[in-house]
Amino acid sequence: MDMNCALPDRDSGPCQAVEATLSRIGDKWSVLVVTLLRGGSRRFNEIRRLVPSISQRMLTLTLRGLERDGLVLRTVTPTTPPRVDYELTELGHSLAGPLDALRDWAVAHRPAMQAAQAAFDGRHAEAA
Amino acid sequence: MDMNCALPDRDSGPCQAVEATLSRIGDKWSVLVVTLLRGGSRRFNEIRRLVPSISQRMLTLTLRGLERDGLVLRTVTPTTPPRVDYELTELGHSLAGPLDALRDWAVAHRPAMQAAQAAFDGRHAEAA
DNA sequence: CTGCATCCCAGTAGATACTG
DNA sequence: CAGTATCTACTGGGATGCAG
Repeated sequence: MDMNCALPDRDSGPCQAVEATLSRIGDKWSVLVVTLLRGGSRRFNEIRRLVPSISQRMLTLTLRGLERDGLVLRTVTPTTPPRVDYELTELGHSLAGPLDALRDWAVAHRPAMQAAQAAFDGRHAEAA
Repeated sequence: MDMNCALPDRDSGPCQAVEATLSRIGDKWSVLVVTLLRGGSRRFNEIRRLVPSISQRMLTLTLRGLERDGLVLRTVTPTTPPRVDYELTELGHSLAGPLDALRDWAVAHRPAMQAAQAAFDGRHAEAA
């Protein structure tokens, strides 16, 4: 999070910013949750149901992290039972562009990556 | 890497692709190395010098991963001492667009994120 | 319903030393 | 020069149980 950065063509400002951003969205769940919330406000267990493979703990941690970084707004309605809604902030919505770019690249080039992986693994299977 | 994906507005294809991509570039060093190689071919220890904080082991592992996924080409020249050059493949270069988009977003919104973090931490410091 | 606390395991980073 | 091997330490993340 606070590493040296010796890129030749760029000072450390952009580099640290990218590092910080990747350590936020580079984890296992953040992009998934953010993408989900692009569809509108959701309650806690609603998200859980939509992402069955996430554990309660990780959803809590992910939402806390996103809230801390100002990407998600958490609204508590103190009824009984309590109701907590999560929605993207404007900052959160502004991530849509870069995320779409990444998704488009990922979709377009995944076959190439998988082919490269298969070729690499085949090349190195002979050794074993 | 092979997780369930229950996004409402997208089938699992794009989602898995994004997951795969993030697990590639979401680590600590890959983006740094790729960005570095955008400036042209580099030798192993050349990269090490340019990224002083990376360990020899992690540089090896990072380059292997990128090579396996077809983003980086590894060229061995069997002289004494041996010479190994790394350069981006066409696939690697195609990452430039999304990476730039991410960097621009990161640079533009980092102040907002840092402010949000400070506010969040301040809000929760009172509790302690 | 929401979410915090605890325990526990597996994966992965780092340091160091050694090899072709 | 360009790695590999090994060992240790840290962290992410799942399971479970408890609380407001």
